[in-house]
Amino acid sequence: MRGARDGNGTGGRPKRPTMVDVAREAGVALRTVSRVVNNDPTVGPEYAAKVQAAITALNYQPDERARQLRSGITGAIGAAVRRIAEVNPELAAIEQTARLAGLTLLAASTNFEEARERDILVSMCRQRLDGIIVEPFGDNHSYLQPELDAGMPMVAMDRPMSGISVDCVMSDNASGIGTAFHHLTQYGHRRIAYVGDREQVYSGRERASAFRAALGAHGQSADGLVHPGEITPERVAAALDTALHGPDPATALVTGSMDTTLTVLRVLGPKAASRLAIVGFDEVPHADLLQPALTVVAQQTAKIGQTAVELLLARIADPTRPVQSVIVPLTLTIRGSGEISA
Amino acid sequence: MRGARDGNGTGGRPKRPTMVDVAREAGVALRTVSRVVNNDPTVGPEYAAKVQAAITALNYQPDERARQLRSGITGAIGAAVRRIAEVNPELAAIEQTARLAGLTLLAASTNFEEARERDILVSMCRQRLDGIIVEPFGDNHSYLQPELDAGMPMVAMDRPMSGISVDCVMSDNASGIGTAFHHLTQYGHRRIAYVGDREQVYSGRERASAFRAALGAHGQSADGLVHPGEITPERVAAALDTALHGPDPATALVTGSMDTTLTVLRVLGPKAASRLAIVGFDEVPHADLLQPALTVVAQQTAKIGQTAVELLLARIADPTRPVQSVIVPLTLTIRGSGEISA
DNA sequence: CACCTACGAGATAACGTTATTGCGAGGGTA
DNA sequence: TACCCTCGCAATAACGTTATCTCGTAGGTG
Repeated sequence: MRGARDGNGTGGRPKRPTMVDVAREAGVALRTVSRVVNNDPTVGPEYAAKVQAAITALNYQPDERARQLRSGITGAIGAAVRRIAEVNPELAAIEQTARLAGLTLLAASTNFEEARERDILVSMCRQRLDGIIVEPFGDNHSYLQPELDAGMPMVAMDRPMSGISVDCVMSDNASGIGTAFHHLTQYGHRRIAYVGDREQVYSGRERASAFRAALGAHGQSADGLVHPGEITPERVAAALDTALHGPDPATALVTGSMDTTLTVLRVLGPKAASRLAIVGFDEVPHADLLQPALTVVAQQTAKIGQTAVELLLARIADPTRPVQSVIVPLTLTIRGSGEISA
Repeated sequence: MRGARDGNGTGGRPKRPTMVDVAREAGVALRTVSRVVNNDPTVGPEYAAKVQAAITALNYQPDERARQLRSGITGAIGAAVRRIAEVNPELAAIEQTARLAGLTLLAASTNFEEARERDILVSMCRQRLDGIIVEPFGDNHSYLQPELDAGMPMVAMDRPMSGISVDCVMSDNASGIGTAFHHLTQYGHRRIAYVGDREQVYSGRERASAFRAALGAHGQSADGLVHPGEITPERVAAALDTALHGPDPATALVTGSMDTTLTVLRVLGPKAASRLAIVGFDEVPHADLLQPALTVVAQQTAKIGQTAVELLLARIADPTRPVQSVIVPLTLTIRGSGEISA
């Protein structure tokens, strides 16, 4: 027997009303409550009113989990990105675009850890999300092949995924580096150095080799000018020392990522930084407040995020469509640091 | 070769294997598969091996939605914050703490919109999450009372919730402002101005009145020195004009939020900003790269986020415990901008 | 007047998992 | 040998929702 007090003993949660309770309260069939909750037009107004009254009387809230299980539709997509809770315009665009499409977003941080990325992706698959956007980190994603075969839509962002074939949207790294290089040559620089991420990661590899190509196109050798590697103060300081204090010192610098840019600025210190021509690859938060304000080749992050969702929606709508890669150009944002003449 | 064409017609998703399929493949009962999946030690090794083989053969992945529905445990908490995808150390701490507790985090941006906040919170309740952390925005949350009554654990972060009684963790706004004020007086400043958020929002109100109290404690009047209001370049410029160019101009400034600090720096421009003593309330990204580097009274954001999760876990463990409020002190971070003498 | 269709509601069966119960085999004690 | 207990698996019933099917009523048509 269940007494008057909410039906359970000490400590446990009060039991929530279900559709059955609402149906009993309203004196209608279970199915009719379901119809009212789902705004089915084939329900008579007097029934609808009775059901609505019962719903508010019992404070009924439908259980989304049961709905998803039964209908098979989750209405949610996942995003596995490096970091939520950091400046991440792609993620912001994903969230907004998903919202406009009526989808809930489930975001999680891979935190630059391969194991974490794997955990997150497997977990998202187990939740049977409608699709997943991933900013890949690890270098072997073949464990996802069964999920792909099972029909889980997936889109890679910023970097391609290795070992499997999925839709992808990313920046045009090569021409972005080219733009930065060309911009500096226009201000008279003949010795331009590059500091960036290590070539083990895709974007670091792409950008370093694009920079070498740019040097080659201008008939210059790459010796002492191209410095990919770990982004630590020590490594960056050593790279800058080689580039700026050798026999034929560089007069301008291209930095290969936001982290690189910030580390370079910290290592140089304000005085040295203000004398060196710098163009950063990727935007830096509040770059306009620096002295001098920072010129960057900015990724169209909002467009990338939006495109990722659009690719995912297209894949959801038609799982058989051919795999597509979208390359997004970058835009030069002139603020001062890149316009210091040689 | 996927010639088998996984069982269904054009367009639809391939059907995923279920526990029943695994059981049939392994030649055991459904319940045994469940036990293996859940690492139940009461299953014999030869059975476990057969089941594992069937699982890998079929690429079976358990359906988390069904598990949640049946067991009643979601294993996930929600966080409704102003913005994911922006610098948000509280959210980062929430994510990490939740992960350590074995909980999945579901984060969404209220985007400073009351309607959006409500949508998100209702949606989270419908998903029957184990608990919700919310950085409240709207000023009437009484619509959540039924959810509270139904046993949904909830914790407010950064601001209290209005109309309902829930656990809360927030910064000690009053003594943070006091610290900033006191620090500037130590450098000889006698006319110190405040610019901050409008007093309609809780933190803006708290901080402005704390600043007035600090002025009063030093026997000064507040006229022309306290400027709460909308954070727009125009309003901030007007406030600064009043404070800095009057008959008795202020020689130092306390800014009431990160947005305020950034807007003030932009409005002042680099030259004026470098001459004025400034202490910011709340950290600013890359404050060390500014000229001069920015002195701030920093909120212990990581501790706030962690405490929010801990309060939520305590509430989940014991729904009957008394409602608790935690006030976290702030720490002064000296970098240069606040140490300019009068 | 018989028949067909449309409509609106109820009864019942899933969705994929876990909790409960049942049951046969094996081993210890008297 | 008789008895009881434990162990390990199978069978079955939920969890709360939606989909399918059934059925009675009303209205139009030949």
